[in-house]
Amino acid sequence: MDATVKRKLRSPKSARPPPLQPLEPAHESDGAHLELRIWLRLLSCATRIEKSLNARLRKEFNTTLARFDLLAQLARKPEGASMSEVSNLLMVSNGAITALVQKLEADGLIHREVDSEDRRTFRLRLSQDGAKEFGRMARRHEEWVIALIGELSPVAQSDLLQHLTLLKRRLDKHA
Amino acid sequence: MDATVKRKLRSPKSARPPPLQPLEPAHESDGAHLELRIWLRLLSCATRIEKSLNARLRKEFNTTLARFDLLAQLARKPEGASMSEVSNLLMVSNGAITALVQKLEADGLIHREVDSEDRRTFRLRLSQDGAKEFGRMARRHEEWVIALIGELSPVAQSDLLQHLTLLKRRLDKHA
DNA sequence: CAATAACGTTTCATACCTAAAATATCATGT
DNA sequence: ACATGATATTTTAGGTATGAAACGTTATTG
Repeated sequence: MDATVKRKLRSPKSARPPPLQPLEPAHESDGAHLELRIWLRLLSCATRIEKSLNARLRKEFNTTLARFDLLAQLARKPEGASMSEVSNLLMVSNGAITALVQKLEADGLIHREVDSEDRRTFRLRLSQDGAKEFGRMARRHEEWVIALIGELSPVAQSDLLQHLTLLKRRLDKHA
Repeated sequence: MDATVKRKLRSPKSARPPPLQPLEPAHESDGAHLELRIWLRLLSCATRIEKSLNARLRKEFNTTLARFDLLAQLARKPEGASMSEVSNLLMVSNGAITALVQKLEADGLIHREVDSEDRRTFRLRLSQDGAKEFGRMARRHEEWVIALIGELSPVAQSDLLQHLTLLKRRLDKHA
């Protein structure tokens, strides 16, 4: 936003192609279509949060969100996962996983062993160190997220979650 | 989704550090804190939309969201903007703008002229070609966004916008 | 059982991001 | 004038994303 994002603001919109300045200036809150305004807000919220989390992960743990996310996926899969599984879970391309995994393995946070059944695939698992380190990071990460979003009232939170869940379902169908 | 998502799914969480497996597996919808679940949904929605828009921009216009966003900011500033202004608007670092601007200038979509008042700064403006090209992209971009988000009912949309706006305000205060 | 299709992973070229250091210009106070 | 500091941009080094091509490993099937 990528997310991050970190990362961006999105665009306004034009209704027709008029004279000199072919596009209406369109401030974030004016006549633009509702959908566009939702998208802009959604993206800027996600970007801000992502940047904030990324910066703190770097400061406190000298790591990144990408690495944290990969560890998080392995943490909930004691049986391990293949590169492709992980790349699907993280919604990034297979190629992106390779370098990430190489470094995490070099840092001793994960193990990578050839699958006994299918020699094309690797099984990735958290190492003991990896599990410990992830535990520390996860606790702080949760505190940060709660601090960022927790300012919304519980009612606003559950409304927001509902709407985002609905949106996600529609997006899934689309794809 | 940055986020590009691009980009990503975020993490679960543990409540305390128990025996063997120090972390609860935590599926996306179970006992995790509301804030965490909101963040995960928010990020995955933003990532999906961002990837979708990026892919279509590449296919139809052979460009990217980053370039489109930069053009969009210039489109609403006929008086032009400095590199720093643009980097603030897009919420990316100054360094990221340099290469982007160089390519857009090489492609003839924007002009870059030294400011007459302050020779440290450049004024960036859309060229005629740039304005035309941006107009075409913007129209398609809007259609795509409407298609992606428009499946929500108008009521759900305006609720969602309200909540995101509230969240954004809180995030602004935080920073 | 060999050709071929499908799958899992890596490699490559390209793009974008950041933070920090380097450079260049302006603005001030003495 | 001049050192000092603030501002604007570029450069550098490092991390991560993509899509496409290449490869090795299975699976299928005529």
